[in-house]
Amino acid sequence: MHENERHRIILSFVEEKPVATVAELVALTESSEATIRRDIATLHMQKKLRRVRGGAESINPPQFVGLAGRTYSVNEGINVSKKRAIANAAVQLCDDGDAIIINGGTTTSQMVHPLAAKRMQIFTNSFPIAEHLLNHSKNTIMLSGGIIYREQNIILSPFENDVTRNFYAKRMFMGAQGICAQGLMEADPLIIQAEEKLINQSEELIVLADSSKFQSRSSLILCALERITTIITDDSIRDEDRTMLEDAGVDLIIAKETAQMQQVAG
Amino acid sequence: MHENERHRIILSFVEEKPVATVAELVALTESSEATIRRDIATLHMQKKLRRVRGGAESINPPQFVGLAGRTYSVNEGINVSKKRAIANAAVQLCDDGDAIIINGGTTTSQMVHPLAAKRMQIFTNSFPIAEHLLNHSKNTIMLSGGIIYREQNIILSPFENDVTRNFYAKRMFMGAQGICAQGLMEADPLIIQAEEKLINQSEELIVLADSSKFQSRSSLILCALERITTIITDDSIRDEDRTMLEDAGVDLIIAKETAQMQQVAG
DNA sequence: TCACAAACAATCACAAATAATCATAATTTT
DNA sequence: AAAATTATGATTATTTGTGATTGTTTGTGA
Repeated sequence: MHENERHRIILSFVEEKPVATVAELVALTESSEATIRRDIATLHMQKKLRRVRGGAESINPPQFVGLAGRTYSVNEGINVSKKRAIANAAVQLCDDGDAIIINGGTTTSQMVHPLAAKRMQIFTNSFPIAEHLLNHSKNTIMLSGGIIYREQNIILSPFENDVTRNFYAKRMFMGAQGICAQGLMEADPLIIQAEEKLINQSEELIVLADSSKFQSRSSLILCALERITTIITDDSIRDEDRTMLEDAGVDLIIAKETAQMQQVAG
Repeated sequence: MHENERHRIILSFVEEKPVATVAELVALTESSEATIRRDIATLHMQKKLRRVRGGAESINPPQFVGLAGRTYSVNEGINVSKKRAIANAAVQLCDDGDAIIINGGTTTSQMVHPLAAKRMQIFTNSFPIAEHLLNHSKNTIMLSGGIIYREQNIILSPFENDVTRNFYAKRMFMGAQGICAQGLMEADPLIIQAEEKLINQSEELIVLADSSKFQSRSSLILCALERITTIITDDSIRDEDRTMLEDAGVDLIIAKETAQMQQVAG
């Protein structure tokens, strides 16, 4: 792996986490501690990040951390800028007055920024998404009830009585752990449970997934490809995956990163 | 946990509390007393907070700031020190492991500070209370589902399907607009609707009401005095009101303001 | 005023993080 | 292709942060 590539990865990781440890970055880049320390020192000189004991932190406070300084534990460490581009493309499908469902996740969370300017009805099971939209937008927010799981930052109800049933939207937006011919995959049964409830409450299912998700495979199948209306991904998607989606009748949207976004990513 | 992360947590905690104790910060960050003291000393040097005996306080007097940095438009500023004393007395009725229900309101909101050190199961329909406890405590948080009403900061569901039904607690804590012989009064039908749902889900009903509430009369009766188990109020309560409660078989707790509290309020 | 408990300071030992050094692998230059 | 330069990884001291222990101060109530 090249220096620039490492730097890019480090920066995008640091941007997502309030504080990234050296050990995490070693695991992520598969290089040695010494190298990571040198990288951090370099980037610190360039003022791209701030060096702190144990690792590094973003120079600007993170735009959207789940819980006031606490981190999403599920963090693939892959390009925020791609996720932002995908989230932007997703929001472009929405108009004022629409009712939508947003499932909690690191990619869908990025939708909060473009959504700030909208006036919609938004149903979500993500506490941080609700928190952000409540504070920074004028959208009507509806929340599913239940226990707040701190790990995933989602609200989960094991009960039958659930307002989820009382909400139906034309579109639902969700992320995914992996996508393959078998369908949409997730790693966590809790997330499966939360997502399954929501899937039945919408007509169209829009999946937000950066291209790396097509290489990722998990153990639990959430739903078949045929159930998906549209997948929004980035331009690194392979032709074979493209064909797979075509065969399943899934629409594909390729989100382009803007210059501004690339700049953010480094 | 890293130094910066601790500092952030400490600062955000101190911002919202009149005075944060060392013990609270130890529980919150899961570090030792020595470390917290060192952190407080450091932050004091940096003039990020003021060190006081027993802990730390915000450098700017924390004027009636509501939860999550937003100020409550109504009522929040009235009788805060009394409300704090009452809320403290309420939390003293709770032990780790208890399950309780907290109804949204300006007085009950003050319970979040003493609750930070607890480890309980807390069900609430108040978004700000959930937000605060999620960010600043290790309690298990359960939330009712529905539409978030920005004015009152509560989550309201007009639907029958509601996880509220799946939660039952020994004690429920709520505020009130007014108290008179007719019973507990509220001014807003929305609040009535939210509170009625919760009242049925608990054995004991504890009402937090500063003494001014006995002079206040509203138009909507929420429930009869007889339904109330305990009222916590301040020492300015009039004898006639005291008699009224006795006749209805309501227990009375008089919360005393500590010297520290009066100092902060004055 | 005294006794007592809570809060604090000081010290030490240990573990984690970093710096320094050198050998080796990768790249560029000549 | 050989030499020079640079980047990387491993090893080793060194520093720093943390928690536990002990003793000291401060506040409080009898």
